[in-house]
Amino acid sequence: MGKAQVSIRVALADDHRLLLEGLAQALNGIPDIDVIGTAVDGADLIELVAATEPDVILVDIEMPGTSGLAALAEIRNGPPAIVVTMHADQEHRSRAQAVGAVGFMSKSTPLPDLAAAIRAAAAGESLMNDDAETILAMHQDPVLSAGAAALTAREKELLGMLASGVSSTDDLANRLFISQKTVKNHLASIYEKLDITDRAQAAVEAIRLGLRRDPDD
Amino acid sequence: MGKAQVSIRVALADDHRLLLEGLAQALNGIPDIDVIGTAVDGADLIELVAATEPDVILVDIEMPGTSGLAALAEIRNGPPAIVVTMHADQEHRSRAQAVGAVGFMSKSTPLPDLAAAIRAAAAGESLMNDDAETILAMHQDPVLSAGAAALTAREKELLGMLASGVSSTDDLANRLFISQKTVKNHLASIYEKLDITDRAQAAVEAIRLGLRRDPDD
DNA sequence: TGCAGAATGGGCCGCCAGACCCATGGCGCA
DNA sequence: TGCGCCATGGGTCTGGCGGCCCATTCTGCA
Repeated sequence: MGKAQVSIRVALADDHRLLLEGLAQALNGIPDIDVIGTAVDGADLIELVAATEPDVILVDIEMPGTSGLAALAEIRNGPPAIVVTMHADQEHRSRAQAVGAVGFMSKSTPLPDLAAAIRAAAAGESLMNDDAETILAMHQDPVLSAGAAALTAREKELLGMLASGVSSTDDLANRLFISQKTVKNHLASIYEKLDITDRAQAAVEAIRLGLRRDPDD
Repeated sequence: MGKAQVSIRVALADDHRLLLEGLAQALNGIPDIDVIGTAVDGADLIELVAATEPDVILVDIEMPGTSGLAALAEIRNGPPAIVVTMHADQEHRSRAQAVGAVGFMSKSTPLPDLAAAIRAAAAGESLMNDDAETILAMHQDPVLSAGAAALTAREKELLGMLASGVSSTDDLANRLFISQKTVKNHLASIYEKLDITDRAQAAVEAIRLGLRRDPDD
């Protein structure tokens, strides 16, 4: 309390420069936060982190080339990372968690909440659990329909493939190592839950729900 | 030059608060630009503009409820508006132009370029034409594939429907007021140009290309 | 003036997608 | 212990999708 307070050193990564530069200035305007570097893609971020050793990393998922998640997976055991995304749904969240992110926030979050998250991350707290849950819930994108919540893991996986352009029964079966018949069964179940009728609509929904999966899985 | 310079009064609208608040602070940091108000959806923006009469409007296309374009269409004959979007492709651009926007920029644009655009807009210049073209081109999202450029207007329209979940030949034909046969012909042409084989893949590509169209057209 | 391309349309056909029935094994939970 | 759900798989059938070939009209450009 009486001690001299050192600013939290933050590294920022986002391919949208307006957000990147705007957010950097806004964060610099907060007394105890200091943006020490920015990156516009995952590769940049990896270099930046290695060069500057920040206290906290703030990273967007969607970036050209090396994505934010890929960069985090690469870095690992580095400084605590908060993932910022437009798709603040459970799917992206667990993927962020899987690569070691300690925080996960929607771009719709107000700035002070992000600042609070940065302070918590710098203090070594994880925001992925319990009470942070309620704060997060308030800022999650309101697009998750009733049916989407009922999707099973396998169904989401299948939707992920569809969203990345794998559409034929045969290809889907091969990639999931199951028979063509099972693919069709899963699809039928998906159609019912999402109230749709074919793969084209399923692909649209899958993308809307953020279930897209990079083909290199 | 020697005259006292009055700041340009800017109104900002974006549903992503991190971008909104960050960009607001960043713009306020520029001497001749003054952000006089922000909005998180189209309805907010309409109120804000009526109340504050800004010199320039900066608006995102994608917002919940009333979209940025819908808000601009509502406002019309108001202050010059610059549309800022993640999907900086020709399709979105012409739609922005249709509702009277004088500028159109990707969120990947560096901040100084945006500031320049704001100054130009405040000075009554239009950035939709000629030389601004080259600046814009540099900041357009780099995802437009070779084949996508060859798509005709009708084909894009059809893709737009697909991307919003209209998938059956019958529905497509009804909405476009053409025969089912013509729908299939257009689709075949699309498949060839984009090197894909079915509607599901076409929907994925359409969304990727930002051709999605709201169902209420 | 003619040609290329776009938009509209037709016919035909093979095959896959989706609908509707079912069975089995595993897993979790009451 | 049994119920329900999930993932896996089978069979069948019909309709629609996509592939291929074609014609007509209009526009714009060389």
